[in-house]
Amino acid sequence: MELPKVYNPKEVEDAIYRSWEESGCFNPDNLHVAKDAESFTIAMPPPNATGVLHLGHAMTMALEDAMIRFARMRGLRALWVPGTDHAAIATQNVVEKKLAKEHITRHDLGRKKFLEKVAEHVTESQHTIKNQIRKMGASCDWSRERYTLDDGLTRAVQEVFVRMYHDGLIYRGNRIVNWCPRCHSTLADDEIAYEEKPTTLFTFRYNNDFPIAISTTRPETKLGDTAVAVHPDDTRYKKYVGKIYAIRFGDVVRHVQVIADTEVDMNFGTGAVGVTPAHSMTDYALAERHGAEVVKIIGEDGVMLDAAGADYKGLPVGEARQKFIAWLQAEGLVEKEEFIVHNLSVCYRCGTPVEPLPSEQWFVSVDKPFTLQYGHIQGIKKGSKYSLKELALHVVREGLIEIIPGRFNKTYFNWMENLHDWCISRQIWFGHRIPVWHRKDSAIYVGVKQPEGEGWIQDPDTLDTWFSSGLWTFSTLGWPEDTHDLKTFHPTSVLETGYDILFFWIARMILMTTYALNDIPFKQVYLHGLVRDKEGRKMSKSLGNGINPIVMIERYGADALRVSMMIGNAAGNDVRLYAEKIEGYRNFVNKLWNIARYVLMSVKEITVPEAVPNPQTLADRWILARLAETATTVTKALIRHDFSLAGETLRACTWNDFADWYVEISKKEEGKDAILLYVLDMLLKLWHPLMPFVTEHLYRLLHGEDAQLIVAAWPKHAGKYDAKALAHFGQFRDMIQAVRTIRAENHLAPTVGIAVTAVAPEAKELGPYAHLAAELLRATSVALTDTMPFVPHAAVQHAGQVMVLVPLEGLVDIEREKKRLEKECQRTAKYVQSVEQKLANRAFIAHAPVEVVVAEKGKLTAAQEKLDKLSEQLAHL
RNA sequence: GGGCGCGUGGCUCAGUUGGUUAGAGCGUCUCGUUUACACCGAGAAGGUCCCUGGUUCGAAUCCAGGCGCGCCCACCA
Repeated sequence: MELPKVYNPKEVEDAIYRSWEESGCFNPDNLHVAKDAESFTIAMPPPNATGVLHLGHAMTMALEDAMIRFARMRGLRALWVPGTDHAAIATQNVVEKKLAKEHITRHDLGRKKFLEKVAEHVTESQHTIKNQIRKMGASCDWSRERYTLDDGLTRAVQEVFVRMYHDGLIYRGNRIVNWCPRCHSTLADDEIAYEEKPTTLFTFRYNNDFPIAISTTRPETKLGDTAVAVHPDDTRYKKYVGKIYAIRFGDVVRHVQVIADTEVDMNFGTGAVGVTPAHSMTDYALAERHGAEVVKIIGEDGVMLDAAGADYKGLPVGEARQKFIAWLQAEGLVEKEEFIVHNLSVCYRCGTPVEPLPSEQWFVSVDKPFTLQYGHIQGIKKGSKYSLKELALHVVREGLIEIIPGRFNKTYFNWMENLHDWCISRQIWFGHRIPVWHRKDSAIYVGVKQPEGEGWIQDPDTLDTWFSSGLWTFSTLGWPEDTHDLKTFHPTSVLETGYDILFFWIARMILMTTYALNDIPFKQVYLHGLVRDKEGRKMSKSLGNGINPIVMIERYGADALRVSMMIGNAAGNDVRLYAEKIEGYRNFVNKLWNIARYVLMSVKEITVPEAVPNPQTLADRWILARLAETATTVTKALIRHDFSLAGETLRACTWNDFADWYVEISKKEEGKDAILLYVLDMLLKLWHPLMPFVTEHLYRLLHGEDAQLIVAAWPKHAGKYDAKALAHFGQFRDMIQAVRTIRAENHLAPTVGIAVTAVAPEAKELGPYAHLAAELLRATSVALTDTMPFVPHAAVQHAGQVMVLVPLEGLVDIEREKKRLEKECQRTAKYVQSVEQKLANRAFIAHAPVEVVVAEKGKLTAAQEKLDKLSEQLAHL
């Protein structure tokens, strides 16, 4: 068979993916699985419909595809549901930006037209991300692909909303919310990001009669102050507590009362807080406790309202601030101006400073108990009452959901325990419209369909995007219908994603699923880390250090990219990725290619044995034993989602054992066709979940065009475990390596003939392979013995339990060799001594387990023997 | 302020419940054109496992404290 020297992934990957997709094997309904086969389900974290594949996605795809392929090969009913997320605010922003270039705002178009534009944009770009997912080799079931905004999912969203409303879990409230003046919408608590910004802290009095000075970084909000809070124990201000002062700001008069609250820090600033109930979360809480008035002075577009007074109304907050400061200064009210670094809250989507303000919004209550209709959660009875928070804590605390790595449990509990009611209404147009209708008489109707009768107007707001993605594991399977898929594939097996969306998404899914189904959404959560650059920095557009996965696939192939993200790091840890790393795995892929190339070219007939072939020689028994060991380790590792260990184990077996030793020996020993083919075939299977493309390609070269590795059975009994073969071959290998060391250290060209004497415990077993050793070493002779011989003027080298002697009279520097040997003797003697000491320690003998003591004794004997041999040889030199 | 993680050869990282003379890949050095592969082969060098103390027969591994780095949450008016 003629094959190119270098594997070119670009030439084969797309065709292979197409063949998989066309075969229908991504759909579990088409798999030949046992009737009672367990299901293995993953709901793919839906990328933004308008996004492009970045390394975070690539990581997700690599890991989840490995899980799914492994499950599929093991005969499970493997389903991976793909889809995309409408990503409400993010997508609306993109389209608005696009329109802005044509100087159009969404208001110019109107809601309907604008949404059509968004839909167009989504349809166009969905294509991109879906094809990029294919490039990664993701074997997800495209026939079940969903979009958070499609009809089925919209139905699920409405259903959950309506049920929650009737259970009293969704309510409308006028509360202070995080408002993004640019997005023109509320934001959930966790949609706020913080940025360190230098700013000026002003200390001033409202007027010259007011006895207390206050500090602020946002002077303009002080126009809305209705109280000043001090600590109850603060002797400076005690006398003022309870008093009310009338403060005049231009044409408005504010009544400011002095209140005492333990939340106030006496040591910060003046120890007094100007309370702005309408525009600060903490102030709002203070005002609520003490009954202070809430005066909203900043509007939704970041402009001062009438309540701010004639001097300020209509001004953007920035200008109002300048004007107010100027006024304070003119009045001589400013006592201090200092520069401080301040944590500014900004919108996580657009970076605009967040403006807290009071607003009428929809909330999900996380603390209100509701009655469970089903009893699917272990330990929770049907008909009992629990709050969302209690359920979400229960399922993780009781281990019904296992989070990997476990340390994230704590993070989860900490967040969940402190969770406040969730503001779910958004004032943007793109998203799921809230299923609520209002009438002029302020009647409210909550339902999936518009109510009968005149005058009903649907609530203009849409839902937080996480409301719909919170339903993802079951809405994609057909809920609220009681579908076959839902029964077969839910709860899902593993939810795999980056730890950065533990709160955003995972916690929401747990909340929503325990509510809607009274069940868990998934049994395990596997969290991967962030992908960083070579220096450990986050990849970002501004730093320009981002790596485009598609470019990497073009350059090195999808297999190399996948493996470079999975090997060499543990779950939950950030991973550094850079071209050289991927290149290293590209080299490995090429190595595998060339191993196969050699096997295919050298074998008489390409027929892969179905059963383990009969071994003829020590090398045969050894490689089959190594294969058996490897298969066991890899299987166990993959069950634990330890892809790193699986990959490293396979790499060692493939490269260091199979290629470096067995394939080399096959050039010297006859009759290895069956085993070469067998081992190669098994390795392809074991590698397949991690490197699907090259393995599938090679598998077809072995088994014919129509073969499909993707649905091949996972190796259960690969090779025969044979401890003796492993031990004997180990000595054989040590012997060879020891001689090679002598050759290299003495700069002996391969053409220089040498006579080798090897002392090995298993010399008898190795005897028949002396000839093979001689060939591998290009030695004139190899003599094996288990007793110390006398070899004059020999270089000595030890490896494991084997000692090798090569007489090099005239070739080797005897004095140098002597010194080296002396050093080696000393080192060994020191070691012998340390083990002796350990064994002489009564406490050690008494406390250590028997196996450990036995092992130590074994080490001592071996080291002593080595020392004896070395000293003897040294004497002969 | 609360929580989490990390600190192992030049670099990137493994190291399961404490017991190996501490591992891998890359890089470095030496040698190599033996008909799979130079995206290769053979060999070598290179480590006070951050520091201090403790528990233990025994600690890279467990505990306490310290130093350095990173992340998350809350947030100062």
